[in-house]
Amino acid sequence: MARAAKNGTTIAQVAAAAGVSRATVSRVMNGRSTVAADMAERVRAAAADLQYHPSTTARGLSLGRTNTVALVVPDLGNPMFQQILRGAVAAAEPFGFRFLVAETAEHADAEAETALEARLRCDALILAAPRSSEAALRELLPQVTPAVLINRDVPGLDVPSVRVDYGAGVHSVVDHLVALGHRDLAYVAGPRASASHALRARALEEARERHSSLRVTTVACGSTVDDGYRVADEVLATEATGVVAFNDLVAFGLLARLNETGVDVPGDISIAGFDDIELARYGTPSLTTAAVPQAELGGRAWGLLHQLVADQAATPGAGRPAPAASPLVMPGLVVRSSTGPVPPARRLAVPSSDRAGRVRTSDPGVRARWSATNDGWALTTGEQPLARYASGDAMPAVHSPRPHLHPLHSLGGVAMTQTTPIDHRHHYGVSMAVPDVNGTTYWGGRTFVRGQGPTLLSNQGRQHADFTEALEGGATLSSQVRWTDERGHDQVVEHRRLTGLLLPEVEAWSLGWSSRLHAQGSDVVIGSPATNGRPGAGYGGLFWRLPFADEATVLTADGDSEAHAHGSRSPWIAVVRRHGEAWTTLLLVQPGDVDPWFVRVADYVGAGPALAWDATRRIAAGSSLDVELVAVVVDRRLDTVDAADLTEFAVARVRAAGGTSRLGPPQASVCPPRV
Amino acid sequence: MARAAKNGTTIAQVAAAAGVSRATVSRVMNGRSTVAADMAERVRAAAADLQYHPSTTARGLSLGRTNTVALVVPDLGNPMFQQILRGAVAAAEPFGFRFLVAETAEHADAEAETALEARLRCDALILAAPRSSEAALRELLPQVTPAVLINRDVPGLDVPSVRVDYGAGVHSVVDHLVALGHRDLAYVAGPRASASHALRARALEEARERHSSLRVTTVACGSTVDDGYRVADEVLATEATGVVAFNDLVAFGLLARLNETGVDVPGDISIAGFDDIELARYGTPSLTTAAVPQAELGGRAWGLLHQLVADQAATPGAGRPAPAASPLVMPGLVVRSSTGPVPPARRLAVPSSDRAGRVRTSDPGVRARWSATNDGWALTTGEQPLARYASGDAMPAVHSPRPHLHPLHSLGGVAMTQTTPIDHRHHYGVSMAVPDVNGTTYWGGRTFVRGQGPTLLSNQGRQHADFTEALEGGATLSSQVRWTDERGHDQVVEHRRLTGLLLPEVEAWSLGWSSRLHAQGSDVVIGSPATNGRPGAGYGGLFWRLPFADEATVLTADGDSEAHAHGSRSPWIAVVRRHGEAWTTLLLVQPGDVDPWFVRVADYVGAGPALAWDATRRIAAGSSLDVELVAVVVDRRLDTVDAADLTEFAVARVRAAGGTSRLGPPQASVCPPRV
DNA sequence: CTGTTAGCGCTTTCAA
DNA sequence: TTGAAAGCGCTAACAG
Repeated sequence: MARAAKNGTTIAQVAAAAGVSRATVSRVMNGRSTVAADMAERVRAAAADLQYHPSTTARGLSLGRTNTVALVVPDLGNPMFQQILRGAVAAAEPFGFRFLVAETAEHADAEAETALEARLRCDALILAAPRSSEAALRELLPQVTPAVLINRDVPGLDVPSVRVDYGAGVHSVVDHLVALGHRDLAYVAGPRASASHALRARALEEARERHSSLRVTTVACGSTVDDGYRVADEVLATEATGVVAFNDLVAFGLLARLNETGVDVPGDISIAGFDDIELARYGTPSLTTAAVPQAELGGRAWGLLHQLVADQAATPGAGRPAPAASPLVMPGLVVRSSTGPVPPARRLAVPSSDRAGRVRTSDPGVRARWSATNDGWALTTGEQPLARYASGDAMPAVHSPRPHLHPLHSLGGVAMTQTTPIDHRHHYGVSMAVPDVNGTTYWGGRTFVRGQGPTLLSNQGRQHADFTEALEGGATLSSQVRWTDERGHDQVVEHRRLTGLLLPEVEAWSLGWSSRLHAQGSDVVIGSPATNGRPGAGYGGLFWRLPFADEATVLTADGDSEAHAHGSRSPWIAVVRRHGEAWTTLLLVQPGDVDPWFVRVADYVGAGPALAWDATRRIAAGSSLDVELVAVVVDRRLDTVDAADLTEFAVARVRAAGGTSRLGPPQASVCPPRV
Repeated sequence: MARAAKNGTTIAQVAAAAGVSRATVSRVMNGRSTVAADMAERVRAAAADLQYHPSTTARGLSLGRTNTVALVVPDLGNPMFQQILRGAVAAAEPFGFRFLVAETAEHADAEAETALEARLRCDALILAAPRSSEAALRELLPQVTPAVLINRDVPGLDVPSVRVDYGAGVHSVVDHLVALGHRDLAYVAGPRASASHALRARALEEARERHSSLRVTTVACGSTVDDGYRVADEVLATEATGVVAFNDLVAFGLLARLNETGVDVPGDISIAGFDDIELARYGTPSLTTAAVPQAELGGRAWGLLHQLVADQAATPGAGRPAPAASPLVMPGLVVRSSTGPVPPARRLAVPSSDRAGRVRTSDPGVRARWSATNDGWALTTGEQPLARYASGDAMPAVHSPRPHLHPLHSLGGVAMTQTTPIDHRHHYGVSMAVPDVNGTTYWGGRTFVRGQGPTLLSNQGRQHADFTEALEGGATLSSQVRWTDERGHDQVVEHRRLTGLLLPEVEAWSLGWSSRLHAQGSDVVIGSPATNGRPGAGYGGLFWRLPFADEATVLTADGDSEAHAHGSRSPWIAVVRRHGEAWTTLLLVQPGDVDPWFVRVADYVGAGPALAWDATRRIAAGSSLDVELVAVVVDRRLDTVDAADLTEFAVARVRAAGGTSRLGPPQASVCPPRV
């Protein structure tokens, strides 16, 4: 006779205590309604009293089912399977089913054995066996029914399966990359034996056939972060501009290495992953990926299994239940920041027809005008957007939130501004950025402070666009901007006017920016890193950040080159840029007193007049400082003579249009307040 | 009677088929040796024939144990618990035990119920219940023995537990940060109710008491990546320079946000996590963390449980087994790249006694000499290291691997070089870095190529230090450096001499660098971004990258400031830097023909003579080009006059010491080859 | 060494 | 509506 002195209370004890039969106790415990109320109550009391808990094992034996299902996965360390487990556990929970987990881990050959063993303890099995051979599965599966496969399909056997359409995922990723101009791709491959790797590889083969110009190089890799990290150099060596990684882990490994080595993703190379693991959103940069709803996969597997178990219970012994329909799960492409346009150097020539449809500035009656949009103001001419004026409220505090113009385009549609670029994340299109106003920075990022060096964190101010309105039929945007320091105290109130003007005579458009900075309660002293100990770093004031181009030069009245321009007091500077065959020029003019220009074209492209080039600038309490700039954007290459000519013309036109007129004729920088 | 027509073969069938009793079959199946060999064989055959698999349920019922243990965790999505599961599953596998998982998920209140239910299906329970109240646990635990707790301790009950010494972990992290100079810390807190959060909070309290000058601000957060991402701005607002994150996930969220906003980790702020999840190594930057061996935690829990189960089986019904010893698990600090010295701006004054113990250069007989080390060559004087010369073989290909000097220190111990800084990862101390040699780059990173713009990937060359030897008793290091292009073809063979020399008279030391670049098979044309369309970007040649300082200026014979120095042909330039109260100067001299200086102190600090400032430079096949530089490192502030004086003195001394003598007196840059 | 048999604790049929 | 009892499939004590 069996001994097993389990410690639990048995049904017999409860029956005895309640003075009823074991069957009655059983009925009560299972909620059968056929028991007299008082008796049921007695039973329940006894059970509670004795802390009776029915033995699941005995029930299982008697019932022939355990309400447990097994999940067999190759590797519990893989987030993919973790998610599947999570999804399955959550889905099964409401039905009172528990999960038994088994890992085949290293023993790929023992996969079948493990599955079999696990299945024996349970009512059913969910099996993820990416590396088992089809033959092995074909032998195993009949022994473990009911079972559901994950990401495998064994033709002929009607074992339901939950499968991801990796092919479709690959196609969506490839199409995305192709749309961004990529023609040279690398596939960073999963484990050789992996079935889902095979699916991806095949899809890439198809994609290559669909896109005639596509080149795809395969780099053998694996499925872990480590693998991705290790093959990064090899991936770079393929000279691909776009990478399809086997999964997000591999993509993360790649990213880690590329970040370490300073490769710009996606500037130099675009990376896309697979799966959309939780951390994908939080990569640096955030990862574009074909999202596989992994937890849902687990949930679906449970769903199929549950149906199977139910069917079987309903028609015991009867022929096989109708195989559950198992539609493929479609991965959804999630575009984040790790993919971007193919680098200019690798871009193919764009047919000139793409440049069609632009507004002819010579059309009579066409004007540029400001209008409100959901998220700011837009300067448009006809249908064509020229610039957007954003409040900057959404900027992170460390970037010194401020209103700015971005994007801003030439009439030919070329981007003339850049925002939060990798090299200086706190550059935002065109803005009034000043690194030191009584110790507060309106520049963002680290600032050079005397006696402290480059400093972050402490002193970011904020410019609030208190109210903004379009004047003169939209020709001018008037904005009151309040500058508050890190404690929220007002420092400066600025009256700003932005005038957009078409210059059909010269096939250009022009922006007038005029600001009056009014010192509130107390004196305002404007400084710069240069005035704080780092000569040459005299930046601060109106600052215009441009995107990189194939080539960039700067012209001034004093001479050409960055070295000449930087610090010069030329009335104008021209940043001339080439993009493939096309050219644009940004002409910046200081119509009034000329402050030294801060100019960079070597490390990045940006320029603006410096308020505190080598000395601080004081605005006495109650008085104000005027800043004026006229910019002209032209879709051609200007030379020194052109630029000088255009300068005069543009200033006159902008002034006539009211762009700088409010401030009257050129005057001393510091002037008495006017209400 | 029960019906349950289970589909499996029963022991009775096997017994019948084999013509033996059920007991015999049982014996055979359980490997009892007391069965006659032939009979056993018959049984096995019958079993195999009938595909007989013993019912685990029935065995379980009979044996009173199921060889299954339950693991109850709050959240299967948490990598921590995933690892614990993994560890436990792996540890239990050899014993034939399987794991049943249950998640308490949202229902924190149903934690007890879930645990109880799960326990009923198993022999034992591992419980992770970080948020259950102690009272609840006290009531639950006696009902679920044998059980093991994870990261909880219920005094009075002798339930074994596996616990991490989070306190010790916090202390090691804090000590690490304090050693780096941090005094302002932020603790990014875990979930309020979490027990392990409480432990960390208490330890931080203690740490604050241990370190009198320490300030710790707590930022309420949570335990997920999302939580970390969300509180990043708040963390910055605390102005802490060091952050202790509740766990690695939170740290990752922080990192993601800080990277997005361009905050330099660890330059601006140091971040440390907890746990050492797999991805910690692969963060950007890689994460410093108090490593908790999570999988091992699971393994240990299994170990304790196993012991308990065994004990119980051994002495059934006997009094409680001796509670298993459960030593705390110590987290090990893993220092990676997310923590670093406190930013200079926030550094406290260093007592001047720290500067003691330096070599007195006026000591007679003290010389600087080169000697081989495990990983290159070192220039030392007495005990003091002055510079290391590394082969660069380990550099990533995209950085154009090349030999370089780093670190290099002043006699006062101030760092004068920087390697792979965030802004330009391909800067490596002092090296011969040339962005365009017949189209190949020896500069690293993206390069500006005519007609292509800034380009990565395609054309990285490599400089091999073929052989290196110390000459003249160690005064000079002679190195033959072979430049090979991206296809591995030789382009240039360089003979390089590095001479280290103490200048006791002026309390300085000096480095002579002389290179003869010999064009191999064909003409060699050296270009730069400037000659490729980006005027001003004339860099390339000997390049010296310095770390940032509190203040930096550059002096030349032509005038002071970056604008004057950049492009100047002054025979010397001096980079003068302040660090707190101390100053250093790096004086660079071109003793021969003077090439224009490429100088940056505003965006970063770096300088060197430019080989192709505004025109390409050709070395005819078979001829060579000489490059010479003398550097003087002084621990004080030099002015223009000092610098000019020192220039002559140092050049004479270095020349006398053989540093540039091999090349003879100043000569034309391009000269006939000498063998 | 082998067979017989009494349970393990529960459910469900069947008879009352 | 309730109780008695026959299993569910296996193990182990015990007899032979």
